[in-house]
This record gives sequence, C-alpha cells and structure tokens, in this order.
Amino acid sequence: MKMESPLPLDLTRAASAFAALGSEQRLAVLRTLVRAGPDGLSIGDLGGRTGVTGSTLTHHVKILATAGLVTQARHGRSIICAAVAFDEVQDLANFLLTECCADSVSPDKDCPNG
Amino acid sequence: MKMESPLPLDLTRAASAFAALGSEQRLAVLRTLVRAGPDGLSIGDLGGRTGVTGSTLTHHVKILATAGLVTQARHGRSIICAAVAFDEVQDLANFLLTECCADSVSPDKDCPNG
DNA sequence: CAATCATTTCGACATAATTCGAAATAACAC
DNA sequence: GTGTTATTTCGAATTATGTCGAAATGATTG
Repeated sequence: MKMESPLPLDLTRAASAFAALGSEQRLAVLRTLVRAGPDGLSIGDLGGRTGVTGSTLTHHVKILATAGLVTQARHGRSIICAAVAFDEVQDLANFLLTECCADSVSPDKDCPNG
Repeated sequence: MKMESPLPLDLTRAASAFAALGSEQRLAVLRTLVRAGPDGLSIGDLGGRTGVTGSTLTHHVKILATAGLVTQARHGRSIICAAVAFDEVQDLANFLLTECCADSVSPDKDCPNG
C-alpha cells in the first residue's frame, strides 16, 4: 500500500478527510481504533467489534488511511490498523478556524483571533 | 426554517456533521463564513465570493445549518448566514477523541487520557 | 507443497449526493 | 396593485458512495 506523506492541508485534502469521518460506519471504526490506542487492531478484530464485514471494512479503512487518520501495517498474517487521529483532527479544526474573522470588522467574542 | 436545538452528539449526528464538512464546496462556504465573522453574509454575497450558484448554495447551506454549523436569519429580503463552527468543531473533535485509549493497556504518549 | 487463515480485489447492484436551470415564493419600493 | 431583487423549490441528469459475496492474493504452519 502506498503511504502518503503528510502533505499540508489544502481545501481538497481537508474536505476528503472530513468526508472520511462523515460516515457512521467509518466514524464507528475510527472511534474503535481510538479506544484501542496505539497498539491498534487487526481488520478481523475491527470487524468483530463493529459488525462490519471484511470487504466493506477494507474499503472504509482504506479511505481512513488515505485521509491520514489511520495507519496500516502488516503483522504476521494480519493487518494492524491504528488511529493517528489526534494531530490530524487538530489540524482539521485549525484549517477550518484559523482565519476566523479575518474579513470582519466586529470579531466574535469567541474568535480565537480576538 | 425549523431551528434544531443543540442535541447531544451521538454517532449519527457527529457523522452527519463531519459529512457536512466533507465537500469542497461546503467547506469553502463555511470557511468564507468563518472569515466573515459573526456578522455573516447573505446567500448572494456567499455566491459571489465562492462562485457557487444560487440553488446549489441554498442546498449546501441547508446541510450546514442542519449540522449546526451555520445559522440563517432573514434580514430584509436577504438571508444572512453566519458560522457557529467554533464550539461545534470542538465538540466534534471531542466526540472522536474523548474515549481515547479506553481499551488500551499501553496508552499513547499523546493520548489526552494519559 | 498443501492446507488454512486474513485480507483484498472484483463485479454488481442499490442508494444517495451533486449540480443545474427554470419556475415559484417572499420581501420590499413605488 | 406592478416591478425588482433575493432566495427556494422542483425536476432531472449525472456522478459518487455503500454494500455484499465470491473469487483471488498473501502469509503461516505442518
């Protein structure tokens, strides 16, 4: 599998990362991986815990991996998936909010930019 | 327009909020509104700044509003849209990350739960 | 090498999302 | 009222996504 280097977030990449989170099954999968912590889970275990069948899970995990939210590594005959969501989610939040009120004359009281 | 009260985030709501962010056009629209700050922009201005046509914009803004990321209010003959993304994005990040490592024996160094 | 277990690819189908233009609605000015 | 501007609804076409099972690939054990 091709491993993407963590390119800077542009609109296209940010949107597809959000889209990766925008499916109940994928969000459930990712949360299961977040719960599992850095040791991760195999595809099979993930299927067991989420009730998602094999080929569908492969499909969803690939989307999460492309979005940079999950890593995959072969370990024996299993593929171990692990969430790398922490920084990524922070980056996504920043992408959305950093330029807050840049065009405004009356900034929001909650605006991080004053 | 029916105004949704801010229900607690469950999997379904979180996924549809992420999905709302998961389109380039909608993400561009929301960022434009974030830049515009609390005064917001009319649908027409939004269209002007993003290049999205009227009926499509109506469609996208409705999705953002349903996700709780944008408010709409009539002002004269315009509809003023404003981002309310700050808390919402924080909630979404929390939804994803709060139970981090709950199932793990070797928590991540970056894990917010130690 | 044969058997087995884990995952992926493939092909197919159903459902949902995106996008547009034209017509409809809503608010205002006169 | 008529006319003007702003937005929404509608209908339709295109494209994308989600889902599955069966067959194919890869890794390990004996």
